[in-house]
Amino acid sequence: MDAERTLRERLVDAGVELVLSEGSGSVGLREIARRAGVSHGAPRRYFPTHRALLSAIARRGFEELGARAAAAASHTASPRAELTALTRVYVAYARERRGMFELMFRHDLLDSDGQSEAPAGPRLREATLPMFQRVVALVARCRGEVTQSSAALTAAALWANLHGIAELWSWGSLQLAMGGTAGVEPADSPDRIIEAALDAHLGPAAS
Amino acid sequence: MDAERTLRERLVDAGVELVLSEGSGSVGLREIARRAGVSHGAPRRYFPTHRALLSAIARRGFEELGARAAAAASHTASPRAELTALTRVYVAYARERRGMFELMFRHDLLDSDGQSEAPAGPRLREATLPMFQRVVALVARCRGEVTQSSAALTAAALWANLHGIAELWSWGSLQLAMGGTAGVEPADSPDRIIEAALDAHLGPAAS
DNA sequence: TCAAGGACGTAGACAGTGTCTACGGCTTCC
DNA sequence: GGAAGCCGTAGACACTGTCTACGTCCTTGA
Repeated sequence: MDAERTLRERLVDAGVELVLSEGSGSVGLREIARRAGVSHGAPRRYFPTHRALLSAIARRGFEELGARAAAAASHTASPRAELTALTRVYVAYARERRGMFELMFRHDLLDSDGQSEAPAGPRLREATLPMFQRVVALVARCRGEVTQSSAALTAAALWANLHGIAELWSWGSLQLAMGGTAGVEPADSPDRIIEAALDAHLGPAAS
Repeated sequence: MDAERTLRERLVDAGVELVLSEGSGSVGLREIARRAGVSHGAPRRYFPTHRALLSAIARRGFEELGARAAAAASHTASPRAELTALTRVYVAYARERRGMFELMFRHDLLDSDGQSEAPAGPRLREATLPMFQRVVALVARCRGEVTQSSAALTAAALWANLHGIAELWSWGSLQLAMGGTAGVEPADSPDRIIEAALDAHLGPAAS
């Protein structure tokens, strides 16, 4: 029941709902409190500042994204297929929950830990680490390599590539760019670009 | 002289200065007016809303970036070298003027034209088009192709890659990711990742 | 030459924000 | 049963972006 949820959780819930419906720019502290049914001073008991609350909302986003990635990965057979699935999930998440995606990568939130204002706990930026290290491992397996160190560079470039696709596509900039180029139809799906990026970094798909 | 500059220009000047010194998050309308030495109501004569002013500041950023890219391109001999130079300029700009870079890609600004609030003129998003089309042309020349249509897909993927590198590197996330991977030293320059990305999308460098 | 008009910037009001502080009600334990 | 501490309320404060009315120039035209 909702009554069982802590006010702390309910505040984050309300924040997520607000981000999704109104966009990441209008996530006011007072508005969140209003939606959670408490006074504007209540959040301060759990989040010392507005930014700390936003940080907690963003952290929720990383949890969602991680869960989606794990679910998609369980249906794949090869490392390459898992990389494709992971990339698609990443880009789809950026498009479907754009406000959350924006919040998750707001650099002024990345150094906060979502509880205290001074980053004592794990910082938000580190929430991407597990997913990145999974990419490193998958890239290494794709190449049949044992050590991960030589795959890290490729993985970093690929990681940046998928992040860029997610961001530019969710904003519509990639569609505009390709549509504005003579003789190119703007695609309604980023799948072709995702394929191109994976092929570029990993070599053409085997199957 | 500064006295020759329009108040409109001086407002954008003050805004740029403020973004660079205080970050993109604290670019208040009133603070800009204060730094320009006018009252808080003055900007409204030229920018109907705060967002329109921010949009004009972002547009200034695209002009700066375009100028840097053109200057760097004039010293190159091959298409591949120009692509390398362009990528380096892009990533360096994101790092050196991070606040401007953030503003330039704030999606809620991308649909404004910086003057009216309703986008009557050219939208901010289209400010990236010339640079993207240059990338398309360069990619086509790198492959010795005549038509641009087949190069557009590769160019789009490469474009997203360099954008992702710029963003993640300027925030420090890529450094953290590579540093957090066993056996990898975090580099102090993004050049290796840039090289890896260009090699991936265009094939290994000829020279 | 002088008056009318418009461009330009000022200043106050208004609703709303994030943060801070003092205050009540409630539980929980000694 | 009283005291202590957690939890949420409510008001104040400085500040923000937007709107509106008002002056002060400069230009323009007869």
